Amino acid sequence: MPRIRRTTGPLDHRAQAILRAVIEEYVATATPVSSQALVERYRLGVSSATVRNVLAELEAAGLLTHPHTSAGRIPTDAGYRFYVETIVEAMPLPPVEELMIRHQFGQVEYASEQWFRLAATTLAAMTRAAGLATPAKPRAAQLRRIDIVSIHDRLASLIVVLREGTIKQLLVALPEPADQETLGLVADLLNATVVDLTADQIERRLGRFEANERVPSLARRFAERVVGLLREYDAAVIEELFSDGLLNVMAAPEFAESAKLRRVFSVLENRAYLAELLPVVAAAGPGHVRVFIGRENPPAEMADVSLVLAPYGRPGQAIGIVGVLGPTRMAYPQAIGTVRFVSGLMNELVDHLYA
Amino acid sequence: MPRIRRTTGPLDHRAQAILRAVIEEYVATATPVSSQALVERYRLGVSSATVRNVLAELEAAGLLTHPHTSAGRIPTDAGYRFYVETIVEAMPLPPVEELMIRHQFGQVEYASEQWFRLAATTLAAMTRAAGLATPAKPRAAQLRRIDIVSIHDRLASLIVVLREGTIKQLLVALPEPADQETLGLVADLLNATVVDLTADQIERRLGRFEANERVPSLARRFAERVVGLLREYDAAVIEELFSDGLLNVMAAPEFAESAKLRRVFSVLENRAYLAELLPVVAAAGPGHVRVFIGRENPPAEMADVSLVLAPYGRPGQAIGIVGVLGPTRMAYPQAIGTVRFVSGLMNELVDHLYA
DNA sequence: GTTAGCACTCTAACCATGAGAGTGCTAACA
DNA sequence: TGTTAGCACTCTCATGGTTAGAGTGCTAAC
Repeated sequence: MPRIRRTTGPLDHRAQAILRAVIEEYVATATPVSSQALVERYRLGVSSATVRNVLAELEAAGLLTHPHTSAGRIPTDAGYRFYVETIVEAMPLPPVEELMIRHQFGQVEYASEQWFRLAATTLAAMTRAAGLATPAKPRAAQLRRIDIVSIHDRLASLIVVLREGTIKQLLVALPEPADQETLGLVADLLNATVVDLTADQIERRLGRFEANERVPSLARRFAERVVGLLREYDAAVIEELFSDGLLNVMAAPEFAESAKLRRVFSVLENRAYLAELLPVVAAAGPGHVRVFIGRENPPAEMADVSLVLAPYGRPGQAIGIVGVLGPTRMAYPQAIGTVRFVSGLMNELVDHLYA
Repeated sequence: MPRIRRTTGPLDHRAQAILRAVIEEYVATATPVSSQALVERYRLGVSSATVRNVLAELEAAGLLTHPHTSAGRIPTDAGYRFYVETIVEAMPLPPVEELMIRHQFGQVEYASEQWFRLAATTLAAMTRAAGLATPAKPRAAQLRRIDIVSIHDRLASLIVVLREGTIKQLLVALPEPADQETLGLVADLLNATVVDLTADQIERRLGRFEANERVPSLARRFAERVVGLLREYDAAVIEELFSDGLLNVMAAPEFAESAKLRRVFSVLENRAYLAELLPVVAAAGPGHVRVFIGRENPPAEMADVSLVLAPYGRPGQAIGIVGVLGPTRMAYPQAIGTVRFVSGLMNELVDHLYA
């Protein structure tokens, strides 16, 4: 009688090979994997009966399950976890692909918003899952420059440029008519006073403004708007989330009933969970890919999906996230390799900005 | 034997009342409507047998169908069309709702991008379908002002403000190091030369630049980028599409199998169809709501959904679209009323910009 | 420790059945 | 001539029984 050799501790080489085979077969076919199928398609060198014994061990160890008696095995979340951590390495992108992606990033002509879109699109295309990307957001926004453009005599556009080149814009109604020249003077005054400061620092200067009667009220009005803008920017953990390839996820057979799909989308729509994950992922440091598998994600809505995420940017200064979202039945080595490459690429771009 | 009274021409009052009842019942319940259910829930003043005769007529006229013999009736696309055009009026929003929405728009402090988001969100919330909004885009962008901000000595952020306050940004690598002061001079030079022009007009001036040796090469470089930006902006029919409430659509029972859902999303993702629709909707003029029902939409992917769209903006100057996308089984009077109101609101906002 | 063989279990597909829903038609009625 | 009660008819849907097949777990032999 075959004995369960261990329930904890490392599995022997053969058990790992079989677990790997089950997972890769299941990822490819989306149907439970039988012992028969394994001996047919993988060079395991043993009979299906032996494979069955090993499968029983893996199941006892919690790495596989059964939908029912006469079905093959499917991996559990723990199975995928073991697979990702112990069995396989990230699979680097083929050099041709890397070159192609670099080329595409070169094409977008430094329009920074486009980078995030392209990152999401690239991740989606390479992994056949959904690609995600957030801009690298500094902890506390630093003002680089403001500009005020007259729209008409009662309305002006306030443009705020942050240190890394991010732009925020606001329309400001003018209490009394003012032409472009006046507005230009206000902008010059503010640029001379508040540039390179954070919201808090600007507010402190504003105190001095109050005392100084020579500063026109218009400047004060604009300065207040600038502070408001910066504060709002600072408050959002994830300022924006670019995603692409949600259609890929919709195509997965595990999401044939749209109810499951809806739950996943609802998590993405409110973003709270991603915001929660950001510090966790950021803590790992640039280039380090984190994988969150199925029920490892606390929100029940994410029970059927996995996230493969990596931070990019400058620790302490500005951090963003790129990654993919797909069914737990995901080609992890490829996903991890792709996310690693793209996060590296985004790192280079950020370095370029801060150089 | 009940005779089919007519296959074309207006239906009599009773037939219209019954068609209306069928549609409203079906919109509410999403299940085929039986003659029994109609006499129970609507004061038709006739028996179910009479209703059945009328239902048969309506079916012969192509306004209703049968999924199968022993099922109730469901409206056809033509049925909805007749309902929308002849039977019902748009249902205006309750004044309380209007007030609430106006209040929300007041809250967003004139950050124009937020308006489109809010428009989409409002439409989604009021109609329980997906809300759509595109910015009002002028036919040919007119430059209002440019600004150049140094990021570091080899990199600058080029900011282009268009006539209506729209902002475009691009990072420009500098051939040789330049400080903010130099960049400011370049910006001043360009602002003095090319402001209030379109891409074509700027290009003509550029010709003169070439001849004039005193214009520094840096200015020429930036001017070229500005032209490129404007051209790109002009080329896109729909520059951006804001949507919200896609989850509402996913929740509809007709999209229980995610395959249908996927087809719809794929149309939204590539936007080609919406771009095609834009001139059609715009032709109707501001305030005029257009309805596209199911298979009236040429793309096969849209067979199960309807679009309720209205243009806003200034004809000839800048046109955008707002609207909703939902299952053909949609509460059209409410949707049309809501879209009409929101497009009116967006009109006011645009007027404010161009005042 | 491995494997052939086999009994066992469970699913999925198929079919037949019956209840119920809703129609279309007929014939009677106002 | 339009309306309605009544009823036969049709089709779906749920139920249950049967069967083939897939895949396992176990046993006994190697």
